[in-house]
Amino acid sequence: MGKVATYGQIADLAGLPGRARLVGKALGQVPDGGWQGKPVPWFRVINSQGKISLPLASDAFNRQRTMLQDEGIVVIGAKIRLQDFQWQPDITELLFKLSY
DNA sequence: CAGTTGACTATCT
DNA sequence: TAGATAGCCAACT
Repeated sequence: MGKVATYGQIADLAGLPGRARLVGKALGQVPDGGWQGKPVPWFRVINSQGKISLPLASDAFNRQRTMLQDEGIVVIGAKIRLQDFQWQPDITELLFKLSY
């Protein structure tokens, strides 16, 4: 089952507290192919209300909703139940990352 | 230099 | 649940 994260959550983990808007701007800049050869799963990021932060009618919106559903995430309209699908790293997972 | 503008959020009504 | 409001901050006008 896929999981999603909010802009604020990503900003915090990236050491940029309070800069959720920057995360959104950054993701918006990423070309289709990814960044420097690496794919970027920008579609797994949504806003704190659990909704896709794109115009309902846009191609980008439909693209994101499709990608999320492909990963098993239930999207109703633009909304996702964060209670069920928000990524919540546990203490063990975070501690292991310190060894890099 | 002053305003505007966002793939944002938290807090009130 | 939905709208208004006020912070946020880098990039543009």
